[in-house]
Amino acid sequence: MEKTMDKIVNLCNARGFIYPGSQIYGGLSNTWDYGNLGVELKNNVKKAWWRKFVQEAPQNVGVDCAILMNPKTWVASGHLAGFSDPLMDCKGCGERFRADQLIESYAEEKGMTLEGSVDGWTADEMMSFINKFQVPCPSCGKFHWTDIRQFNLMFKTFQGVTEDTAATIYLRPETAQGIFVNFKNVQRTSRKKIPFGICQIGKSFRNEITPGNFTFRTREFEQMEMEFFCEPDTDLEWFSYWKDYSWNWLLSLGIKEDHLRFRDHAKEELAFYSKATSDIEFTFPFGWGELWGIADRTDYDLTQHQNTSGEDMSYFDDTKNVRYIPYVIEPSLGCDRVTLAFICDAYDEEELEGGDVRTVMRFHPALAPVKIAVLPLSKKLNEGAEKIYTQLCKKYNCEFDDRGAIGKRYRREDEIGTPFCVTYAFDSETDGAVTIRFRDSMEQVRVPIAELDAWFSDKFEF
RNA sequence: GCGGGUGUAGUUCAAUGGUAGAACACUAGCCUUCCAAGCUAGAUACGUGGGUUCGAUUCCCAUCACCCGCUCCA
Repeated sequence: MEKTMDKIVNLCNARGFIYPGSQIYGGLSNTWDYGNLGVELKNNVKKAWWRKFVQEAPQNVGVDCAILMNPKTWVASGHLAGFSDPLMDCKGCGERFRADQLIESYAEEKGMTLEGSVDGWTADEMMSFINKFQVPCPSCGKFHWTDIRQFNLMFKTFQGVTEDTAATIYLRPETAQGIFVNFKNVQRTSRKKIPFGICQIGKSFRNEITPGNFTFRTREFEQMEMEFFCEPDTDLEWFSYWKDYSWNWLLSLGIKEDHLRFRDHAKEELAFYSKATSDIEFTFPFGWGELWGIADRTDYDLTQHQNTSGEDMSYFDDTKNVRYIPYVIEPSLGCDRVTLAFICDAYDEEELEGGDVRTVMRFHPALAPVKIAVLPLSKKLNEGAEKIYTQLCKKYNCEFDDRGAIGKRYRREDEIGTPFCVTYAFDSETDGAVTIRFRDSMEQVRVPIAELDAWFSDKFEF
C-alpha cells in the first residue's frame, strides 16, 4: 500500500485532524486549522516534549514569552539585517534569483575568489559586482535586472492605534529571543547554576517566499525550543548530548529509526548565528524534511544583547570564581512538523483476509488523540456503557459511540488511532466484565469493570 | 512574485445553455448486533464577482484558493 501525502491530507480533513484555514471564505494560502482530533494530538506532542525537556530534565525550566518584542531585540539578534533575502528579477524572462547566490555561482564558474561570504555584503556591493561583471541571467542569458529588493522574512505590524503615529514592530521569527532577553531573570528566580536550560513552546512567524507541503512549511508555526546555557569550552559535549537526547525522544514516541537521520550542516550553509548545526530529518512522503535543528549558537546572542542593550549578560560561576558569557546549545523543534511526522509515521493501510483494507493510525498511546472508545454493543446497553465512560473520561480522553454496526465503529476508531476500545455487551450486564479490543492486533481481552482503572494505568506511558 | 494545471456534497467522480446525479461517508429507524457489506427513510454541492444571453454550474473576463515547478528552513 502506498503512503501518499494525498491520502494523509484527506484523512486529516475527513476525520478532524487538520482542515484548510478560513475555508468558508475560499481559504487563506498556507494556513491550517487543527480540528477536534488534531488539537488533542498536538497537545499530546507538546505535553510529551515538555515532560521530557522540562519536567524530567532536572537542570531545565520553562517560560512563555510574548510574541511582540521591543524591535531592538531584532537589531541585536541580527534578524532585521540578516534575516532577509536580497532578491532580483530578470526582466527578460521573469525569473527571480537571490543576488548573493547569483554572485557566488558566477564566481565559482569563472574561478574567481571572493572576499568573505557574499551573504555579508550590502545590497550596494552586490549590485555593483553584478553591474561590473555584467552577470547574466542563468535562465535566459540576458543582462536585464531589476534592483535588488530586500525581502524581509519578518511579519511587520504596528503598535498604536493609528498607523502614522505608531511604531513598527514585528511578530517574532523565532521563540529563542524571548529566552535570551530573560536569561538573567530566569537565572535569578530559578536559582539555577550553569549548565541549565530554558524551554519554551510558542508561535513564530516567517514570511516564507515558498511555503508548502501541507503543514510542513507554514508562515505561522509553533516551535518547541530549548536554549541550554553552558560553559564556553563545554559546548561541543552538550551539543552531542542534546542531539542524542532529542533523537531518543522521537524513538520513545514510536517514530521508526530508519525513518530518521541526522544531517550536519556544511560550513557555508550555517545560519549567521551558528557555529555548528545538525538536523534531525524525517522521511515524509514528499521526501526528507527537517524536524529538529540542533545548533551551537555560541555566545553570539547574549553578546549581541549585551552590546545592544548595555546590560551585562555575563554569568559568575562562584565555585570556579570565573565570569563569562555562557555558550548556548539550541535544539529547536517544529511542533507542527513533528506532529505531521507522527501522523505520517502512524499512517498504515492493512490488507485483511478477504481483500478488505483497514486504515490504521498507529499512534503511540501517549500521543493518540482518543485513548479509549467506549462502545455499547447495542443502544439498549447505553446505560451501563455510559457509566464506564463517565468513570474513564476523568483520566483519559475518551469517546462514546453507539451509532452503526460494531465492526464499523472499530474501524472508525482504527482510523483515528484509538489504541483501545471498551465494548459493553449483553453479558456485561450479568458478569460485570467488558471486552477490551486492541487497535494494533485486533485481539480482545475480557476485563472486569472494577479492574479497568488498574488495567489502563500503565498503558499510556512512553 | 513568475510559469503550468485544477475548482460540482465531507470524499471520489458524473452530466448539462433550461429542475444537477451516483458511490462511499454522514443522520434517523428496524435487528441480543464483536470487525466497514442488510432493509427503509433523510440532510448536504456547482469557489467568488462581473459580462454575453430570455435564461449560465456550463461560454467569456476578472478575482480568490489549491496542486506542481523556481526558494528556504523549525
